[in-house]
Amino acid sequence: MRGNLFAVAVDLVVLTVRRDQLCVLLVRRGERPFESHWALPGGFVQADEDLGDTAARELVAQTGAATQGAVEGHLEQLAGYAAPDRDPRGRVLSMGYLALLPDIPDPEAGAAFLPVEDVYGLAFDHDRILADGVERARAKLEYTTLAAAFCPPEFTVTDLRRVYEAVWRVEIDPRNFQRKVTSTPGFLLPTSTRVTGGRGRPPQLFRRGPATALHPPMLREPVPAHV
Amino acid sequence: MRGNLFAVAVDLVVLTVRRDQLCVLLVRRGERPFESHWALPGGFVQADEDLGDTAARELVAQTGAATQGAVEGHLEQLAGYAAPDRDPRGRVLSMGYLALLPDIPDPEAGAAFLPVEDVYGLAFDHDRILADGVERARAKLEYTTLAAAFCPPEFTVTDLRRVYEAVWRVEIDPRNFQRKVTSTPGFLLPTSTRVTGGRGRPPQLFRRGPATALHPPMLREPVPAHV
DNA sequence: CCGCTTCTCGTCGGCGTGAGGCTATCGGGT
DNA sequence: ACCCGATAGCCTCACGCCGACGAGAAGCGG
Repeated sequence: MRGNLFAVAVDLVVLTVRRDQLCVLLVRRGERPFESHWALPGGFVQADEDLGDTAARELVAQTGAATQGAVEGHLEQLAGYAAPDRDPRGRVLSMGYLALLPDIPDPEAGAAFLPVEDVYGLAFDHDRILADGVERARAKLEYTTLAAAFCPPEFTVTDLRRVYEAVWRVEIDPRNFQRKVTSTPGFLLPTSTRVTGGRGRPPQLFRRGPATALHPPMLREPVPAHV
Repeated sequence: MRGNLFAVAVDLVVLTVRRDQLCVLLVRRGERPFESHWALPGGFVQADEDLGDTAARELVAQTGAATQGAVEGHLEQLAGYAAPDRDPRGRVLSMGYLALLPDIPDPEAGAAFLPVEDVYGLAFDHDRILADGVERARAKLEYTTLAAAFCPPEFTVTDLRRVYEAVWRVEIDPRNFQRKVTSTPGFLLPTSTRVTGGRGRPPQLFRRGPATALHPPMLREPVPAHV
């Protein structure tokens, strides 16, 4: 068995929507290289771990998302990165993973959710991994029901619309959006409760339905690409 | 830098359309493990190679596709596979790559293009990698112009339609298909030549245009899923 | 009670697509 | 020479989805 040996790591692109902005979880590095730079959370694959195991373990460790996030959230493999010079310590292959979570409080010190538009100069090639993750998330909202992964267990149509508007950075007509999502079978399950206390007519509360695909897809115009 | 060390390999899902069937390039293993089993072509990542370099090198080595294939074809990363027991020799992470090529002659002895429906029992976890590659290819035909990667440099609308029909295993109305693809700007560039010798009216020849995305997408009904 | 806000339903027109008719132009059989 | 089948390509029609927009429903605050 020829070929060089690699250390294999998993780096997470953990996205959420906070205050109508798409945010990514970053950690401040405490060691070299790139000491005190922002980086994606991640870690090395341990013995007897598959890649998804490592990703799930790191996700729980970094967010405490075992209770809330893992149920409503989403975790999928993104891509592999293995440029020979991507890590000055030696050959490291990193598998990017994409996680979508509802808005949760900032985790431990040294980690924070920051708006993706403000993020530059991450450690290693994490700018690239982040860009790939954001693009994947934007694309998946088109033809899947994954936008609900950004929402808490019960949410309104407006909550869901704000997710689309934050991720795509566009404005969507509330009336057409409502017709679209409520007429897709299995996307939204109505609950018997309504929200009170806000301004305007109290909205209906929904839960995620069993549908995963969106037929026909929700089309977006070419986005003002940036980040 | 903790964590185990991995050998990193690249395995190729090389697809083509031959005689109206979606076919995959397989090689017969000459060594253990899985000696004399069919497997996806692949090899280990060498020093100073990035993953895409390895994939391109292996693709040329296995198909001689430097001339024809690399120009018209397509090569993209698929996913990473690293189950702890996927290779009995030790920990091996394999990056799957998907290649789409026009129909080319069978390469060296011990390698052949076989219809994907007939393929079972590949070495390692290559059945899974193949299934992922086929599903990716099917999905990408919906919203990209990649179907043309299966065609020679000049092709007819019917050639292109037969690609869709072979990959999706459906029948498509020739007249609506023609309207769709010829009305998409930048998909097909007409040439001044026509084909003679066949039955019926001589068709127009086209080349690939600069467009890569298909807006709106070419929708397919839920496929009779099966490899 | 009135105005404002937000949610929800309805209407209208444009566009893309499925279904299908029709013509153009070849090869081959009689 | 003529007809016929086959393929390519154009056109029409109906239906459904979607964008633009009007209007009612149902809460809150003055």
